[in-house]
Amino acid sequence: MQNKVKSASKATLLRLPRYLRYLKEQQSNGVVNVSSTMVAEGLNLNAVQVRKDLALVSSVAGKPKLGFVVSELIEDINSFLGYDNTTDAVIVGVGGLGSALLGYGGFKNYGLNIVMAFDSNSALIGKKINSVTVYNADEITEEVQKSNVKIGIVCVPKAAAQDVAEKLISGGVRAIWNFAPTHLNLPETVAVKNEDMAASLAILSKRLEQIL
Amino acid sequence: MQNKVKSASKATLLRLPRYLRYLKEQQSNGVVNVSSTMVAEGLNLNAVQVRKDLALVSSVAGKPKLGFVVSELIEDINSFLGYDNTTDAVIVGVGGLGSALLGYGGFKNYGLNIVMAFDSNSALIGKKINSVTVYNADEITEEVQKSNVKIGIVCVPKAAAQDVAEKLISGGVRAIWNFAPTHLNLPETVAVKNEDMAASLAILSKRLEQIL
DNA sequence: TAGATTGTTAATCGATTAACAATC
DNA sequence: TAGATTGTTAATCGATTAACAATC
Repeated sequence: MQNKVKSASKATLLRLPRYLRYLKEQQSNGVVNVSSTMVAEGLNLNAVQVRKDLALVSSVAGKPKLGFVVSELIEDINSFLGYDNTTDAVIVGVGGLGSALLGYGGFKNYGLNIVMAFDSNSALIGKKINSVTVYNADEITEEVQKSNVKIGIVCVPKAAAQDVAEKLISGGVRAIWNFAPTHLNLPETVAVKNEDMAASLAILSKRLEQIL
Repeated sequence: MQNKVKSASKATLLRLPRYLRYLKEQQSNGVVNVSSTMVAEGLNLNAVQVRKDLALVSSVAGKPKLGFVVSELIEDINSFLGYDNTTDAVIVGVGGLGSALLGYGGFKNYGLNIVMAFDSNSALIGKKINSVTVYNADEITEEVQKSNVKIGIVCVPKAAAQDVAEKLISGGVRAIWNFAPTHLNLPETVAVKNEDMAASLAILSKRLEQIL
């Protein structure tokens, strides 16, 4: 009975942000209580699945007949996902996608705070984008080390991605969010999430094929 | 035995683009044959899994002792994923993310050809971004209908996403790639792929938590 | 021929769903 | 009390992995 820290499956982790959005929507409509049935119907999921997911993250048991308190649930999911305490991150590559991510203010809501940017283009170095300063990509390792940042977002072209990731890791980064269209080969001790647009598109176009 | 059309699981569909990248890399190194063992090792997957996936898409059976012919396999995956014949798409919302996607030339490699853009910002309407003209968002339905496009990419703010998606569908779009941070409520007859950054980030930060 | 590698059948694993007793 | 809703135990489903005979 050591392991009191509940661990969510990847599938559950993918659903939690959806619950959060749904609950916030309900809250803004003045709804105070929700049942797992309601959530399941609202999101087209199975009610038992929802109940299991919520049981995992909820600090308070749901009450028969009443269900869960929306505000409590929101707080619990926020805390479970770590959205309530911000983590600093750096971004490497301030081209189209990189600057779009920098410009997107919404990451704050997910507990992500981008504190620094890097690029190899000298025209960009020293500039500020959305009040984040762009540093020279040569300085990744030392700057990351100085600021003790643990998350790196990679938005460089394919060819540079592996190198950039390694520099980030040398500086102490332990989690990499990779938007470059390539899979990175990194030590097991580093968490990597590949944002694979090709794979996404593959799924979409297969579904389209089935439909047409 | 009706169903000769092989259908890949979602998990397989996610792996296929990775095989493709790996194979192209091998090809550029002059490698002519690959075994499923090689691929599995290169991508950190199970060899049987790779063999099953490849069997699904390959037009030619692998040969014992030899394995598969790299060039054939590349062609087969390309064709299976529909990367070899381009599909037209429109993009709605040419803000940070939208214009980044427009600026990214790489979609051509995945058979996606963005032919038209829409925005509600009058300062953008009529302009060209990466040689794609921006139209008034009011004209989505009619323009989409005229051009007979089947894929719509949604890059508008959360609040506008549902409305935009419905307009696209009215115009005949059958697949929606949604980058807005909200889940869309759409008819079953439309394929939707949500690019849920919040969910991605959730997975990454949970893994980071486990590591630290 | 010998052995690497294939494709397939069976076992395992994990996640989803169904059934149901407990309870506010 | 009656019934909606909970949490849990058992059954189902699908995907991954292991075992192995077939073969170039």
